[in-house]
Amino acid sequence: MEGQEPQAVAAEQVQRRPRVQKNVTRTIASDICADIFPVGSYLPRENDLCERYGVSRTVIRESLKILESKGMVRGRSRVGTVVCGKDEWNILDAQVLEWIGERIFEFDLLNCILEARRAIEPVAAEFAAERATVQEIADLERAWQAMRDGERDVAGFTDADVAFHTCLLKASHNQVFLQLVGIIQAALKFSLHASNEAAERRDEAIDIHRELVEALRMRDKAAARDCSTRMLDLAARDLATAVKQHSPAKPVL
Amino acid sequence: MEGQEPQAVAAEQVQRRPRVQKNVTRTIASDICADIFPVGSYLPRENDLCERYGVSRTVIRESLKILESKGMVRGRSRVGTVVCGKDEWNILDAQVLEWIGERIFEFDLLNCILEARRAIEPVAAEFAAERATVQEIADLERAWQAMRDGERDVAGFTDADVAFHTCLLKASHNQVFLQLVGIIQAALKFSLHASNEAAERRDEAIDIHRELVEALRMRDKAAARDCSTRMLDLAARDLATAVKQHSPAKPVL
DNA sequence: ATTCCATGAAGATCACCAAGCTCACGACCT
DNA sequence: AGGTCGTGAGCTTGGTGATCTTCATGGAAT
Repeated sequence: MEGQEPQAVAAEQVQRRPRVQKNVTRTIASDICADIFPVGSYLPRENDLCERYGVSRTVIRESLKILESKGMVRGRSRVGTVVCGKDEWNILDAQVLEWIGERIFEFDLLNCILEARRAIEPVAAEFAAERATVQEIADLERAWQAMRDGERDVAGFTDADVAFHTCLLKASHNQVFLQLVGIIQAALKFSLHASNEAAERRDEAIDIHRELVEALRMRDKAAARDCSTRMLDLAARDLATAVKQHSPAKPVL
Repeated sequence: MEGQEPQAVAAEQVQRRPRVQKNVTRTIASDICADIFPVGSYLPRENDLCERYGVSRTVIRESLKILESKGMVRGRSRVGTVVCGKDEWNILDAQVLEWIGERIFEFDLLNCILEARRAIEPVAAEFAAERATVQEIADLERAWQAMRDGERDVAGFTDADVAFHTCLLKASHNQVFLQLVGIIQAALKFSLHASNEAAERRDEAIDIHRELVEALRMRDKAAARDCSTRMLDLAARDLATAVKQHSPAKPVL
């Protein structure tokens, strides 16, 4: 069925907006992540990049500026643009994480993220227990319901889980914690979908999430912290299976 | 037709060198932080910004792209560029923190940073106790020596303190923790210089830092965590005095 | 070995076209 | 008659391409 809307333009449903800029930036970033432009090497001249991606030099330059602002490349005046080491990248930036995508497994990042979550989320849960508004607790409840209802849909479950943890960080009323939602999203996205077969774990996770909501309602800091910790124990198990599945051949440093 | 005479517009002192781009970006960012372009408002058209800052539209556009990539503004196609809410800014980005500068006191950020540091740094210290290389411990020792020797110079002391904590996060061998060096730098920069009068506190801080180095040498996780916690207690006191000094009139949200 | 210069690539500007969001104006329907 | 809705003009950003300027760099000349 070809949707023929009378007034609108016809046969143009793919790219309503010519998002050339975003596309080019993402493409270059992906190419860098894919080691097409290896760390430490200079990438082609701007004019060559124009041809390679079929866009004007302005677009290329703006893309490079964006990548540079995220620490992925460093423009050296009249010399070229060099790819920075991965330890210089702003890996807390949501866009960077998006560009890395599945290659996050090659970054040894998920373990670091889990460690960071263990340090942060229990504390955030404590803060949430004493600071969350009733509205925020209601939002958490809704996110939990979405997790429970979307139990069979992996993507929906992950989204709901991300929403839950985002709400939790919001409820901690700490701007720094809130900024870390990006890495948590990445961690959940790439840890969860591997453990979709273990349904009983999901049930367990759902129970713990509900317990956390209850703890926040009771303003019970200790219980909230405990729930968060147990949540992360589950996440650790999921991560272990995900890593095992995703890297059949372990590349050595 | 406007001849690019050397004097040009005197609105700003940015008008020379190939550093035009960085200067313009920083200037716009500062103007946003200074509420010259309030949150939620549209900033002037790109052509007007060209005149205001005395540069071409290309430079303006690249600057806006950078600011957009850091969540400070959002470009709406063919409509304008709107300033995002401060909670959307990538406040973990070192550049953003630099642009905010002293106005960090108006962001209610320092308290959040301290809370985050309390969650993270003790854990990072534990990791460092079991993961730090001898080289990294030596770097920490040198940073500590710089703190001790630069005792009288406030700027030097702060720099050394920042270097110390940076080394500590590096020694934790956790990429996520390492990314947080930016906020710690900001916190130290704007908390310490206010308490320079309290010399005895600095002595105390220097002692604790040395103790931490010793704990790492002994691979004593508990001691390392304890040192880090006490360090943050001192930081909390410094922050309290800094805030008191720096905000005579408390601005409400 | 030092100095100088040709080279080439990024930095920056300008002029222009494309496309779509706004808004006001006018026609049409109730 | 009045309100709603289509429509088009105009404005603003998105994108292109040509052009000029500025210097890092490396090789040639001294």
